[in-house]
Amino acid sequence: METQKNKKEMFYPHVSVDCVLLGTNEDKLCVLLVERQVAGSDEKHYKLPGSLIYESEDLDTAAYRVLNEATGLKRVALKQFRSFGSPARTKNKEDVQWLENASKMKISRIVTVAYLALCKIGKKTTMDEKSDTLIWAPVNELPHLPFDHKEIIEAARQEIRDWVDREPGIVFDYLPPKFTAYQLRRIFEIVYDKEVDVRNFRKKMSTMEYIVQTDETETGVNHRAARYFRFDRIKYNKLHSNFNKI
Amino acid sequence: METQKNKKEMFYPHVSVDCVLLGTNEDKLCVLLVERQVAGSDEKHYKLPGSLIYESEDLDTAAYRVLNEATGLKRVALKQFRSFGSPARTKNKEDVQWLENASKMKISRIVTVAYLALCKIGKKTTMDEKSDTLIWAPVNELPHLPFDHKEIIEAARQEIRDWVDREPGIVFDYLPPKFTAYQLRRIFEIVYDKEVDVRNFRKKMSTMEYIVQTDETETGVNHRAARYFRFDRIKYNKLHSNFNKI
DNA sequence: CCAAAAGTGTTGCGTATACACCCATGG
DNA sequence: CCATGGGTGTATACGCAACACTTTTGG
Repeated sequence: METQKNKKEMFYPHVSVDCVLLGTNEDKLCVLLVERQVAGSDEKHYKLPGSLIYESEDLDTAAYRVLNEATGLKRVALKQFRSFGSPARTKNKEDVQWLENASKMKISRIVTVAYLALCKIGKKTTMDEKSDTLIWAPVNELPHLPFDHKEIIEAARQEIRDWVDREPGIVFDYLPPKFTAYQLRRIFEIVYDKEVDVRNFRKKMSTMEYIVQTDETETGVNHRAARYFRFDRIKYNKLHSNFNKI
Repeated sequence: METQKNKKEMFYPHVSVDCVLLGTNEDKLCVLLVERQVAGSDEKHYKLPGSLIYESEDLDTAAYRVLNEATGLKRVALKQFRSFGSPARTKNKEDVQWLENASKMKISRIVTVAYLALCKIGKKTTMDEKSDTLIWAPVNELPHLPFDHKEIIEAARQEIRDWVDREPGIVFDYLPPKFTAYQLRRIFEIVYDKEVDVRNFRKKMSTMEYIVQTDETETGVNHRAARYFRFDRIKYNKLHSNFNKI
């Protein structure tokens, strides 16, 4: 079956990974975009962080490299969710030209493997030298993007919900070690894009043994101080190991 | 980010699609395998149906081509579920040599996009000229397979459950137009690999408006004849369209 | 009449939803 | 004392799981 019939000439697609790094900005779901230089244009142009894969690099490894280059983060849960390989991806000459300049390679076709993560928005400040080339764009107000990056982001947006359903633990990659019930609830509201009842949410929290109350509370707020919670990863892993599902 | 640092030489991975076509054989979940010729061996060697992608072909199109070449089927729901791209995939020299012979190409690395379908097992008989080169192997008793095909099949087995949960309609691709409650139940039992209570299952069936009773019953069985049901795809699509989920 | 599979209801449990008021704090 | 958000309980609805006997048919 691997025989290539109708072979006209040697055909070598390129393979890349693209990362959809999602975060929230107060009240909107946002995606991290990186600036790209477009010859002969003063406007800022953006794209998803991504890279062609290296020769001896696994797909997951490439994705973590891209994540780290873009954000400085290393230990965030990153999930492969779909590959995009339409020949039409390279139909825009401008996109292809930019990519050929950047990669110093002749590009005819590129298949990309897309990855997804929930990612702390504030961390970009730890990457000072890069921070002016990164933006968090609300997924509903995306700038012009090359290739099919909008489609990839849209797919990621669907995917994140299923992922949080199956692995609620990933949202704690996103939160600080101590967090309030409000912060946690907002993540769910933003990811699912719908309101969550406060009381029902707290009830659910109290059934999740891996969310534990601390004695600490907020300080310096001009209303009743909220209690801090923390995430117990040990308990979480015990409850969510595949071992229990079989 | 697409800049390839540490570039030693031009690096061109190949891209293929592989299809995991699942079916049931009375009581076991099975996967369709195709024979491959291995030089200097009389034994039969098998692999997943797959192909390098053609130059102007979308990934989905390539997957449907492979499906059709292997089974003659065209209208089965086929779902991309994961890509596999470890450099270690080509660590077995024998596999690579076979692939280079078959494709007439020098292969250093191959990234494959894996697809999944539930597929009628009997249809191979419509492909008489090929039927002796195809087998349905129980997923628990796989022969030796090249590359990481066992890993791909294992991943497909996990995936099929989630897919049936989200899109129960795919199981009707697999059944004849008229089917009994028993046949439908067996599919779920085999896919989920656990027993399903008969009464609870019928209750659930009766809540699914797209499963409609017919007046026909089995004939020629030496026990009480079972009633036939049919699948109403129109009703199903109305109930399962994304439109209703938003 | 017997073997073999078809068909049929009820109950309990746990989880999701809807909903409104008092509490603590800083200014 | 007031504005702001924190924190709490109850009642209802729904889906899921457990469970055993009668019916129909061919041989």
